[in-house]
Amino acid sequence: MKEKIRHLIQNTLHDLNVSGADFSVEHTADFSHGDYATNVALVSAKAVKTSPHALAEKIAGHLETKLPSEIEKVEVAGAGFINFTLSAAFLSVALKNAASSPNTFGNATTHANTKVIVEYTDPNPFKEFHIGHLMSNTIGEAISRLIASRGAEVKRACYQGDVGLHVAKALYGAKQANPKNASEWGKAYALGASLYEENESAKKEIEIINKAIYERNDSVLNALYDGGRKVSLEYFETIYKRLGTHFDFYFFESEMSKPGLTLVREFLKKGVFEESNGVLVFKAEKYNTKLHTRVYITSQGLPTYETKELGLHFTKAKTYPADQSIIITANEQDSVYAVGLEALRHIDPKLFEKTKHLSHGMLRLPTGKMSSRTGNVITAEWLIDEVKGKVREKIAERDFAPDEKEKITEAVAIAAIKYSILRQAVGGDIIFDFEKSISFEGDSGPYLQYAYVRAMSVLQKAQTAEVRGTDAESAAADGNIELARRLVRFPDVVARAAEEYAPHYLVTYLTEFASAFNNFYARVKIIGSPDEAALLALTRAVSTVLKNGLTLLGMPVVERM
RNA sequence: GCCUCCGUAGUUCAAUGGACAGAACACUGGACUUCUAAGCCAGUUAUGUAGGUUCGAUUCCUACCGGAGGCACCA
Repeated sequence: MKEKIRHLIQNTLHDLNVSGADFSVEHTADFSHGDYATNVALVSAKAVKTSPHALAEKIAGHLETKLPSEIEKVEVAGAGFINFTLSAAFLSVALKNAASSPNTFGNATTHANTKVIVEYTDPNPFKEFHIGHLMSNTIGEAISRLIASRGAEVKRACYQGDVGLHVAKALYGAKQANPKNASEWGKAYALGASLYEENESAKKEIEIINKAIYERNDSVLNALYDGGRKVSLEYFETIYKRLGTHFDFYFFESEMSKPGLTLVREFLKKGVFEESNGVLVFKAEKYNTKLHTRVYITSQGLPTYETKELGLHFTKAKTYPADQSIIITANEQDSVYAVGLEALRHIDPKLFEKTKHLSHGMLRLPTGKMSSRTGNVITAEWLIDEVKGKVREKIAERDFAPDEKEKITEAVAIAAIKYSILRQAVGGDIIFDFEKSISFEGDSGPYLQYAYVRAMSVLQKAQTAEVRGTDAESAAADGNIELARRLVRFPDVVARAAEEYAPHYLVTYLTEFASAFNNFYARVKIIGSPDEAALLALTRAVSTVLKNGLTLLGMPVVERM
């Protein structure tokens, strides 16, 4: 709808012979200003040498002569805004769509026939799956779903560091602690990491182990390594299942050395990389003064993270030739990616154009940075279970069967956690305070789930909840119902959230929408009302928006709670 | 030192260069006792400082103050 209005204005500008500056078409903040507003007169007035208000009147006058059926009226307001009010006919069609095509309302086909690969989470085997990974996973999953809702084919990828110094530290610790499960491996890592700092001989042995891992020439070590890797990976799968996520491709750091090294050597000859102080480097500052030099092959001849990442770009492209490759990491890696992508630009410009790095903020504890090295770490599993405990207290007196109770408890806990991550713009840090960060009231995941539960409760109680076209029409005709006007914005909001990789737009919208529904629910008795059929149609449409919205964000939906 | 990001109510977050800067938590008061009260209604409180650009700046530019991250062989 937003695009339709934009085109309408563009045509009008053309007819009036007004040069079109960059204008916006946006949802109004207040429904008394209609449904959409444009600032076109404000931005163009100067070029035409008239007052904004006069130009607005002129444009609006022209628009009125050829209004499509979706628009009820056009008005000039304020300093020169032109406001558009949607017609009951349009609202009725949209409500009918939402009520009768629950699985597709909000989707679009703007990106049909495009292939997208999204890399996120990237936990390291042998180490904990901590709340930072939880953050990356939550954001990555929401973005993946949003992109898929545009009609694109989305594949999810996870890149895991199964070699490197951190693994050597874990193995060194494991030799002493003999870990059996993922959590004990996490402790073995912490032990190895602290001995590496404190003890010279431990440090030396860890470095020997590190080399042996690359060469795989020690059968005892190999057995320990293979066992630990398997335990970690299986453990990660149990977490993905709980979070409602999955991966189509797993890439391992151990497999990226070879393709990475080949590329670096090839492009050393072509002058992209160069030798400096006994190491091979890429001097990114030669192309962009804000970037810096990074090492690709160490003095020992080992590939660094940067080299493996380069190998990863090409391995992904080979595995799944995507039109767009998105990588989601924490923002502490911003400069690494800026340099790495600059190198890619000189190696394969086409692949560079397709690749996009997005970063999210850090989850920090009120006490400072979370570190798995010192053991000052909160694991994802601990957090989920802790939150579940609180949900369990709330649900204790409810009369649900034990297994349904358990299912609801898990779903509410996951939604509460995911909401706390997705509610704010991607990129900012989250100061993680357990008591304050996870909420069940007000702006929260459970608030959204609860609104859906209420809608479902009404629909189930109603004798018939089948939606007829005439019901949607009468629901839309009730001018007092701001809820319907809010509801039809859903597709625009999803589109924007997907285009800008910004799930929080959808979160904000859903929260306001749920609030509008709760207000309606408290004010209007639906069942038994003279308008019952129309109100049920509206409620049905509301349930669609809440369900689809939650699902797009990767939050579980429950029918009762 | 250099580079990047960020400073909005007591707190945690929104706001596409636009129309009175929105929520929630907390605090105070209220309604119903009717489809689930994890709910609804009402109230108090905010753009770090100083300039600039603009018809209009929380948003763009400059400086300063404050915070976070990064800056050659960790990832």
